[in-house]
Amino acid sequence: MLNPQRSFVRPLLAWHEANGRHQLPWRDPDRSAFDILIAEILLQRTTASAVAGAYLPIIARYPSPEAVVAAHPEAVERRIAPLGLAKRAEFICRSAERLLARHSGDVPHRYEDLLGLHGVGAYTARSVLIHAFDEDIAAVDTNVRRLISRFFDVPPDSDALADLADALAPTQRGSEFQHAMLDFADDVCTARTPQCEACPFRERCRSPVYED
DNA sequence: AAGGCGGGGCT
DNA sequence: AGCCCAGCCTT
Repeated sequence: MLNPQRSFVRPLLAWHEANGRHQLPWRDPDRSAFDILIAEILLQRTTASAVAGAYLPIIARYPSPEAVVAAHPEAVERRIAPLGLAKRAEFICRSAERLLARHSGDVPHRYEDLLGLHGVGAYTARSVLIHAFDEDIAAVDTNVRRLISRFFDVPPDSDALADLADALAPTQRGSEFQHAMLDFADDVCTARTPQCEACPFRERCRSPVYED
């Protein structure tokens, strides 16, 4: 295979600089780790545009685990409900309690500790490590799975896909790379009608999906 | 391994 | 009408 840094990572980062969704509120570099954790939970199976419309009031109300624990659980649920999957309100409440009980109110840096939070699985834990703590790894969600599966022609359900994604994450630019994959998969390498004609990597993609 | 959760946008 | 969305928990 051609050097994937040159054929995939670098062009993707360049595409992202010009076309990325840089304005999404949870990408503000001043966000706290807790704000990022909340965003990642809200983004589970939920479109970025939907979360973007609800995010700022939520973190203004619940900027810390203390604020979450002090709130009425029903009030948290009312704010989450418009996004669907309202059980996530309980996840957030339970996670906030655990942060206070076991982590001094801080978002932990250890992967295993993050997984111990209710509502935090492999994807969300990795996202926090990437965006809050600058780890140069990847988080495989439905978008990243589709993009890598298509470009490198590997089965979508293969275990090797996550390892491949990790290996692609560029030094010092893991967060940017993750955002680049998500934005590109949302805009060009889409699930239903991928914009292969407009894809800058069309000639290098191992499985182009053309419309007729 | 499979089922359920969920409102909203897009085709 | 059906498919999809920055997944995870429960059974």
